[in-house]
Amino acid sequence: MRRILHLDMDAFFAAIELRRHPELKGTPLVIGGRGDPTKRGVVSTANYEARRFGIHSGMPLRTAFKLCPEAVFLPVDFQTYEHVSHQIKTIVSEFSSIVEDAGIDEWYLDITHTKLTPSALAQEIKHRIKTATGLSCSIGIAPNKLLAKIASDLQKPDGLTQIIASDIKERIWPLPVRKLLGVGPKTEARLQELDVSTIGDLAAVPLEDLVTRFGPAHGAYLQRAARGIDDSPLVTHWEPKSMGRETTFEVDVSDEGMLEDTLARLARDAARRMKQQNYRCRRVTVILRYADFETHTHSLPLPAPTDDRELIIETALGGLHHFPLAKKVRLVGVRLEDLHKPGD
DNA sequence: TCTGGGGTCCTATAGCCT
DNA sequence: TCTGAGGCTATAGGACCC
Repeated sequence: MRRILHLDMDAFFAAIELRRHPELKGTPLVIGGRGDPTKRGVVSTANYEARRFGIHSGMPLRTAFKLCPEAVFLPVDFQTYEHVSHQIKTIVSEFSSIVEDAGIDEWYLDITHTKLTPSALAQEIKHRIKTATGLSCSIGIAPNKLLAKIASDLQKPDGLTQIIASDIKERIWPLPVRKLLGVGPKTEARLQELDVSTIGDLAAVPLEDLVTRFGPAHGAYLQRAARGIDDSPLVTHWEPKSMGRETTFEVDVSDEGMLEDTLARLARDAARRMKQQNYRCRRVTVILRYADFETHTHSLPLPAPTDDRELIIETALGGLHHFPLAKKVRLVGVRLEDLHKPGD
């Protein structure tokens, strides 16, 4: 039986901002966009004081402002968060050689072969992170990634929860299906139509019904997940498959020149980043989101892998002309796909 | 009236080939 | 030569994650 630890930082962005603005402790704090709640953007992280007003990640900043005008709004400072993230990764890597990054503020550790008991180990990791960074985290320990992730969410902030196979019935099945990794709002709604609202409800649905409804792969996944079965390995190394840049306009745009200029800038930026990391792409995809939120993509293959900025920009602009521009545009973006390192 | 930006993965469909 | 089944690939869209 494996033993997997999932570590999730508590209100990560907000906690880092509180470190450099300690005078804000105790006041509602919202991190998102450019930090201006009168402009377009969404909440990345809200601290627990702000969450009390109903503010949560993904919510438009303007809505958050209406819910709590006295909250402090700060822009996202990715560079700093990434730096702290690296520090924490270094610390947790001392406790296991098998570590998977699961986003900027989450990690999975395989602790099957460590000597300490799981909870002693978890306490030690929490202590080390707290001492080095001043930040707290919540940890879940279970026989697999799926359950470890659910466990880390059961008690937070600063939680520590261990789940063993025989706990599934009592502690996992009463939870809403939404707690399962891979079940978002759409799947949740479709399961509701089957009268399924808890993970236990889902575990009782015959496989055929799930396969009919969600297809063979997703259907089988849902049933296994509901039963706490997951043998997915930790992914300790991965190569990017695409790199992109996109931007939402402050005001929807109909001027074609403006779209071209913006797309050219985004393509230049994406190409620069890609080249920096020593990749070449074989496909350029242009993304357009219209004012009504309808989103379309158009992708163009390149004759050979390239990191040629001018060629990438030209290709993107060519792709832009595929789109009808009868409706105003709120977002334009570009992704460089099918990445290769030279010589592979 | 509102819905970011960075990604990954899966599925449906169309076109082509055998 | 025609027709159909089935497989493969490229593309677009959708769902999901942090």
